Amino acid sequence: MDSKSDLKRHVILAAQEYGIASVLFRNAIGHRLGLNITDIGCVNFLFIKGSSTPTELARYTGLTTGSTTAMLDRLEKAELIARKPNPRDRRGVIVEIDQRSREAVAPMVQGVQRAQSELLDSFSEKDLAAIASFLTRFTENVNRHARSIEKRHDG
Amino acid sequence: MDSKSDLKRHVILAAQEYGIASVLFRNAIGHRLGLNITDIGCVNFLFIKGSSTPTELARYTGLTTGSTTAMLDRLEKAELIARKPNPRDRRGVIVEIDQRSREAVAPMVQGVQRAQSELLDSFSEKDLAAIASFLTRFTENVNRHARSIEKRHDG
DNA sequence: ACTCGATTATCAAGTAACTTGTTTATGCGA
DNA sequence: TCGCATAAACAAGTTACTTGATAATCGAGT
Repeated sequence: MDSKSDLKRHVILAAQEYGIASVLFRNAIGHRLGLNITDIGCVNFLFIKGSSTPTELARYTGLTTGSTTAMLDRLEKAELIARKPNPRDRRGVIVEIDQRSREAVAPMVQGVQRAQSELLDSFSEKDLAAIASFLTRFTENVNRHARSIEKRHDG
Repeated sequence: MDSKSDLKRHVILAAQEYGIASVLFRNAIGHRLGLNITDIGCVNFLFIKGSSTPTELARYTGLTTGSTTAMLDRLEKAELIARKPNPRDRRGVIVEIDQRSREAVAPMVQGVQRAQSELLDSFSEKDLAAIASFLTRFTENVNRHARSIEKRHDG
C-alpha cells in the first residue's frame, strides 16, 4: 500500500499527464477539421465555454490582440464562430461558437464522453464528490498562480 | 445533496476547466521566458516527460516534422534542449530538456507546487487513491480516443 | 460633469514560423 | 534481400504572427 506522499506524487503526475492528453485530443480533432493549431485552440476553448471575448481568447491562445483579430476573421469566414456586440461594453465583442462547429466536433467527442461517463459510474458518490472537489480546487490554484506569473513585473 | 448524475457532470466540467487552466499556466511561463507558443509547448512537454523524440513532439505541438526540425534548431541554439542519438534506432533522435530550462522554469512553478501539495494534504489516503485512479483512467480514455481519431481514414 | 490614463479591438507593414514536397538513412516484414 | 514504412532534415513558397499605431469607449479621481 502506498504511503500518502506516494499517493500525492501519483496524483500530481497523473494530473500532468491529463494536461498533455487533453492537448493531444484537441489536436486530433482540429487536424481532422483542417484547422491550424491556433484555430484549434480557439474552437476548443469556445466548445467548452460557449462564448468568450477576443481578449480572453488571446490569453488562451497566447496571441497578441492583433493576431487574434486575424484568427477571428478566419474562423468567422469559415462560419465556425460569430462576433456579436458586447451589451455591457461598447468597445468589446462577444465571440460565440457557431452551431456548425458544434455539429462538426460533436461526433468526434461522443466516444470519449461515453467512456468517461461509464468510468464515472464505477465510482461511489462519495468518491465523485472528492474528485470534483479536488479538480475544482486544483484548477483554482493553477489559475491563481498563472495570473500571478502574468502580473509579475520583474525581469 | 447532488445526485450522482449531477456529480458526474460536475467532474466532467471541472476536468475541462483544468485542461484550460493548464494551458493558461504554461502560456504564462513561456511568455515570461520570451518563447513563442510552439516552443512553450515543447518545453512544457519536456519539462514533464524529461525526454522525447521529434515525432512525439510533432504530435504534441501539432507541427509537421519539417517544422519540428526548425523548432528544435531554435531551442537547441537557445540551449533549452539537446539532441542526442537514439541508441535503439539510428534514424532517430532523443530530445532532452537542458538543465538551463529546468532552472528557468523551476522558480515559477514552486508556488503552485506547494499550493497543490497542501491541497492534497487535506484529502484522506482513501480519497487520494480514488483521485489517482480516476485521473489515470480518465487520461487513458482520452489518449485512446485521441489515437482513434488520428487513425480514422474517412472524410 | 470632465479629464486623463487604461482598455478593447482593429489595421497595415514587416518578420517569423509553418507547410509541402523531397531527400537520406535506417528499420523491418515478406 | 527486396521493398515499403518510418525518422529526421532541408529548401522553396505560403501563411500566420508581431509590432506599432489608431479609434472608440470605459472608469477612476477631481
